[in-house]
Amino acid sequence: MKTDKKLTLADIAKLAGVSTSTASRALNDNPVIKKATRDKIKALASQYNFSINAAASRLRTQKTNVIAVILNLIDHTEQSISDPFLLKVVGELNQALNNKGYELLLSNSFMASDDWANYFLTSSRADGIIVVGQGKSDEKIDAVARTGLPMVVWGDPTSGVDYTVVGSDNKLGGYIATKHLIDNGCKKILFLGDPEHLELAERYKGYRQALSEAGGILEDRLTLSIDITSTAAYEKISETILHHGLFFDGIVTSSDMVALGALKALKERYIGIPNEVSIVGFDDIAMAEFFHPSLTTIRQNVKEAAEVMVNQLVRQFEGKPTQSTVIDIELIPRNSTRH
Amino acid sequence: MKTDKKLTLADIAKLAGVSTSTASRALNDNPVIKKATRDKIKALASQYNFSINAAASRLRTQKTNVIAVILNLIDHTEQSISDPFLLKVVGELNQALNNKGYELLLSNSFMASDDWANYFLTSSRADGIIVVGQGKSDEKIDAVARTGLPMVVWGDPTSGVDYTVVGSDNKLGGYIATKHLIDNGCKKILFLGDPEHLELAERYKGYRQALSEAGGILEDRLTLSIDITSTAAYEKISETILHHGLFFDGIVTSSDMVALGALKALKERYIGIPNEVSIVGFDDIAMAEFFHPSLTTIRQNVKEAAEVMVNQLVRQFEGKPTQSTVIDIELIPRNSTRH
DNA sequence: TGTAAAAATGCAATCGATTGCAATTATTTT
DNA sequence: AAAATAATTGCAATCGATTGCATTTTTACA
Repeated sequence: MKTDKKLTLADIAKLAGVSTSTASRALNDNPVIKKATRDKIKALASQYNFSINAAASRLRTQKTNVIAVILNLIDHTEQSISDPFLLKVVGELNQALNNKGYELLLSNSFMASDDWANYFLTSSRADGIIVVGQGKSDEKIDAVARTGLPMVVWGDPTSGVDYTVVGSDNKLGGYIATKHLIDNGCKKILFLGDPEHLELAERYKGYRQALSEAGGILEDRLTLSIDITSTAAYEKISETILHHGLFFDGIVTSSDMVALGALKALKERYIGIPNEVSIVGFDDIAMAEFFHPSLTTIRQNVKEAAEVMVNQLVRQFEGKPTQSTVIDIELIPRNSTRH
Repeated sequence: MKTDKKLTLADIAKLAGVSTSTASRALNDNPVIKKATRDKIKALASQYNFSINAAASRLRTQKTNVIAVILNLIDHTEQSISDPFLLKVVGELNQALNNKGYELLLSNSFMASDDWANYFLTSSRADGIIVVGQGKSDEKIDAVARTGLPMVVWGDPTSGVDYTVVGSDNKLGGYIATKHLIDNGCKKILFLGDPEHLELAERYKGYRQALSEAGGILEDRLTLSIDITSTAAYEKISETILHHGLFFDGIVTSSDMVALGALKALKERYIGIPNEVSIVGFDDIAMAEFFHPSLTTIRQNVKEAAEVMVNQLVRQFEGKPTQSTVIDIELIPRNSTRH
């Protein structure tokens, strides 16, 4: 089915002996065109392997059916780009978007420019934007939100910002993780993550709430601020033990990858897990159960989140009101904690 | 900078007191326009937050500056979509494409339809296609290649197919991994991966070559065909040991994720690594060094590969000849093997 | 059979940027 | 200062699909 020159709608119309308007309507399944005619034209189109020129269609309709997905990595270090959790998010978004007839334009580097929203939207590249991650500062996101452009953000939905956020209840996650450790006998629990990061800030609140409810100890040295990477976790835990000894018996981490780094640092020192130190991860990436020991973690329901994000974005297109949505989380007990 | 109606090039031209042709040329930095005029128009455009309407531009120029990246997952199971290696590839491709002024349209689900190439290319959605992975059968890829549409494939570049392939020397990788195990005393080495998968088939050849050169044992039961997932690996190794005992002392795996699954199965049975069984992974994903023990593996240079793929694709746009390219691999010795 | 109503299709303008060619303005040259 | 040349800029057609409105065809009904 090799054709030399590209076919246009006009060619198909000619082949069918109708006008381009009819052909256009037929391919869009417009019921104003007689069923028989519609079928004939569709058959011809597929026979000749024809598909509508997207550029022309987008120009005319002012609709692209493309969504720009932006990985907000500006605050992250090089390595966290390789966090499997991100791929999961992107993969599920792609699926959810495709199901609704949208395509996914991926970007992990445009966020740096001030003008990203404009770049995608006013230039007819995409109809809407999904930002993955709020980062340490949502200044830029907020600026875009104020322009009223269609946008949905993966982040912490409880923090009451002015744009639509979909994500887990991070405070609850931090609380549950910490509570789980307390309930299983941990007395001195580390928080391993950067409390300035918006989503982690919420988890940190949950962590502190659980501690104070249990009358637990909340010392400054229990908060270890690091990037969200295995490397940072490994180094920080190693260094902490080296300088201060093993003064803790539980760790609440900011991601499964961070937990992996911490695990390694502990195992290298032959510290028993979960008996000497228990660890709770966050995300429940596919490989969490293959860690050694398998990782107790807080599962984020990415698939559901992706669907909700797409729905909320579509609602914006339709001018309907949208709202931030909390996605359920779940503690998955495995062998890195006692229970 | 909130503007109610979208600005067009004509508006900018009017503001600058020039024609749209001049404005267009100015924004494209066409030297035929006086420098002063060019600067003035560019300044105005950025002041008003204007950017060219991509749909109109694409329609007129018949160039989209978009590349469709297709994750060829049709042969894979659900879980392998979450392989961190894939994210690494996509991330590096995004970077390499952006550097050359292209955008990345991501798809992990269109491959199923017969018409994917046509869908993206003749419809002016993208200028070219990058397919990630050859899978078990490259029939569909080959069909597209025969139409002559611009395409580059991540896969095995040594297998001599008719399209442009960029990737590691898989046979060499399999050889080096196996040789490493042999050199360090392994006598009975498993191959854990599906030899029908095109890229793995090459690694399998390398594995067999190394074995026969060393006068090693090549029994059927040493080849365990599984999907490229931790789960499959875990189950297969568990089951194998259960039914046949520990008749092997080394494993060549098809990915680091597979190695992770195998590691877990072994550790659950308190089998010493690397002393009783040594394992070599493939890919060198970021977390490989955080496995316990850290994973000896074959590193694939994804960043370089991504750049080469983009370059080769651009060469196709320019009508220049292209060629399949082998990217260097490297053995990274860690603690899952003796050495 | 004639006519009104309904159904189906076509005409032509439009979306916004690009570009070959023509026209205008500026600079040299004689 | 006039003529020739070079440097700028503008005119208008074009890319291909969509859609409001007009027109033609078909069906329904008297």
